[in-house]
Amino acid sequence: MQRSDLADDPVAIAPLLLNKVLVVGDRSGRIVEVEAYRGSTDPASHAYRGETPRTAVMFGPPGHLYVYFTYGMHWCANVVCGPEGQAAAVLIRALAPITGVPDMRLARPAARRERDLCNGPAKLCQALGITGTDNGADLLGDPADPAGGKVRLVDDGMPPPKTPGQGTRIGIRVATENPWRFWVEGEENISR
DNA sequence: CTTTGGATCGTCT
DNA sequence: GACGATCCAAAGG
Repeated sequence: MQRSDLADDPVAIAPLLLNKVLVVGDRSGRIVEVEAYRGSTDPASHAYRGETPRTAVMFGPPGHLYVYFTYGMHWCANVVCGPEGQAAAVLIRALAPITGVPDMRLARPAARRERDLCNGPAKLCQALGITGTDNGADLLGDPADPAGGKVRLVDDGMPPPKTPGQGTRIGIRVATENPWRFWVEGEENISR
């Protein structure tokens, strides 16, 4: 996982992030569903109307975490993409839990089955403990460095699916026709 | 299984 | 002052 791999069109990068691993402390999960958000040319992107205090991270270097608050109670996490100065991001919509499942269950008492832990963008943030204080965190920091960040994006060797599922994005009111959502076909931990 | 409506507040107009 | 890249409980089939 190189930072330069992310300095490109998020629509191209999004399917390549499938099967990568998101790690937060002792909790981790495999990315099984994502959505791409282009910045200046995508009306559905928070960065469409230019830089604001909230969207500043998206205009920074790739490989950092963009966390936003929505519906008055939920956090969602994105991987910042594109070259510095150009806003772009990939929303992480669902994970397949790998480690730290007991901690995830404590964080999400509402989840009845294991697949309810991370099968949604706000659910996975709740399960992993990601909040606004993690906004801007470097996902590619040195794991050996304690200050390297508690949130990391790791390639454990599993390649992305050869033919991922592809469809329209969810929950947006504009630019709904773009098929910029990608998922691992046949996975149980997909949002709906 | 599906549908429906309520909760709740940071951000931008 | 309005609205949202959502989730959940409740109710009906």
